[in-house]
Amino acid sequence: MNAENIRVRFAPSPTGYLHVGGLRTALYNSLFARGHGGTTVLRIEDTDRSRYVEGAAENLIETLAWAGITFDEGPEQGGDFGPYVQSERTALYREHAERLLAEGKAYRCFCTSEELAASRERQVAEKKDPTYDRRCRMLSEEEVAAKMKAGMPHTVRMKVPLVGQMQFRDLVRGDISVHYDVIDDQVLLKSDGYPTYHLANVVDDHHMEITHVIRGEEWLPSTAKHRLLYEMFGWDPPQFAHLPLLLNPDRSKLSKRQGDVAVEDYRTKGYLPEALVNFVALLGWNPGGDRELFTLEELQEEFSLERVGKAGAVFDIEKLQWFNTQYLRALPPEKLAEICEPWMREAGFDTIDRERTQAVATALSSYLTLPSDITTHIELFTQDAVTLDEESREITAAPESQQVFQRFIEVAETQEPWKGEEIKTMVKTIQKDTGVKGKKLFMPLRLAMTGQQHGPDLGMIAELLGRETVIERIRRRIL
RNA sequence: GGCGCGUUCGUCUAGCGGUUAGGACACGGCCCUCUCAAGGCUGAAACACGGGUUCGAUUCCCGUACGCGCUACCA
Repeated sequence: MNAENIRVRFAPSPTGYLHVGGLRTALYNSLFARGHGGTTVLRIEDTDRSRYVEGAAENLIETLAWAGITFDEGPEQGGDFGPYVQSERTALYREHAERLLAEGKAYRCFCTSEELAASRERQVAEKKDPTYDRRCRMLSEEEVAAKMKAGMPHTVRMKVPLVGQMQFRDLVRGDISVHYDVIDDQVLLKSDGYPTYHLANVVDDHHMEITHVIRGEEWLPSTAKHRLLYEMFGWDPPQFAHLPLLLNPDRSKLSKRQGDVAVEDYRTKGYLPEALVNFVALLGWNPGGDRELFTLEELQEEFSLERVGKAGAVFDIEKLQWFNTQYLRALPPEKLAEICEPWMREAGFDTIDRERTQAVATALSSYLTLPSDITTHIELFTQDAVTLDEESREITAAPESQQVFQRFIEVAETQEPWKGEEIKTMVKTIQKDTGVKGKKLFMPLRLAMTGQQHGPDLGMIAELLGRETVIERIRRRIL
């Protein structure tokens, strides 16, 4: 294969949100193509008018871009193979259906959806395989002409051979073969004039000169039909690579109802795109070795279809959370603050002071899995006054605690500078002065300052709270 | 039901005939530390089953079981 000419496509249908499985498919396509200097194409498959959702395509593109995935050709940027929206290519599909019809490789079917559904029900009831009985395949030319003249709505079905089998090599799964006798005469053109996925994807992939079709495993069984279509048209088929499915914890195909499946859901929850992408990249593929943290660029460098696994992978949110924690922690203070800001403000923290905002976000960073987690810790810096529960009051009332408080106020007044490290050193001198140390030294101070037994480094807290507040809060605990 | 595909710790996975079966998440312990979190170290935890092939199978082949997918005028 000529690496220069690799062309892949991501072909979602605009039915709403971007599924995380779709994100991974788009990602793998992109990694594969970009890693080989190829071209990525985005094609919108909107041939099912009943499922069309307004604005979904734009949302898909925007969400993909958020994740760092962009395309070389597509509805927004155009390209030499457009249009890139299938509903704008219906003439092309019709033309190709006509061609098959003319060559006797397809036929018009006048069965209605109702008839077909009833037939299917009957077959199931009789415990027979529900397959189309091909009655319209036997229609004579005269009968077809008569029905056409009568204006009967109809579909176009492909004539699948009655015997034989289709064999092909999948880049992920190796040799696959499917017997024709289990393949229905697939509808190619619906009665509303729109093509089905099967016709449209083959026609488009050919005309858009797609070299590699990388898609989910749910397409594996119908790949035989697609290959047959290429044969009927006399075209060279692209290479196929079918990706293992993403699974729910119970190992069924990843779906709503068992958690979030929309990339948008993770985005609004505050997951970082780098974390989601890194996580999803490793679901079904890995570069070998022990490394797990990869940037998009590194993934591109490492990715290969040969290392894509065959078995489905459970989407484990705890692992995703770990990735997010890693990326969050690696963020520089400015970036961290920027990301946490909305939640800090929501929790009542004034973010006007940028430096202070950064310092607070940094101080709390080791507690965060998601930026939104900051809301449960920021009370430390938003509360006006400290209230203590019974147990805490007892601790601060202890003679040793009182001794520490007294001394603290004395030295804190003149402590310079009022900085985390220096404040800790100052506390150490209080240890010397009072003889109180360890937990008995720090815990009362922490309680007096924050009202809580646990939290970030005490020196840092004292610095961020400010000398006045600290002294005032400690003075208040002196009996 | 039919067809297709799959099966290494609970989960993501490494392994491509000979390994004490490795790593990561989660879980337990220890260390660090004023505490919690983070971090470091460490522990428990897997080759679905049965036949072959082979001197030797987690690895190759065949069955079985189980799982998933497809079986639409949806993609």
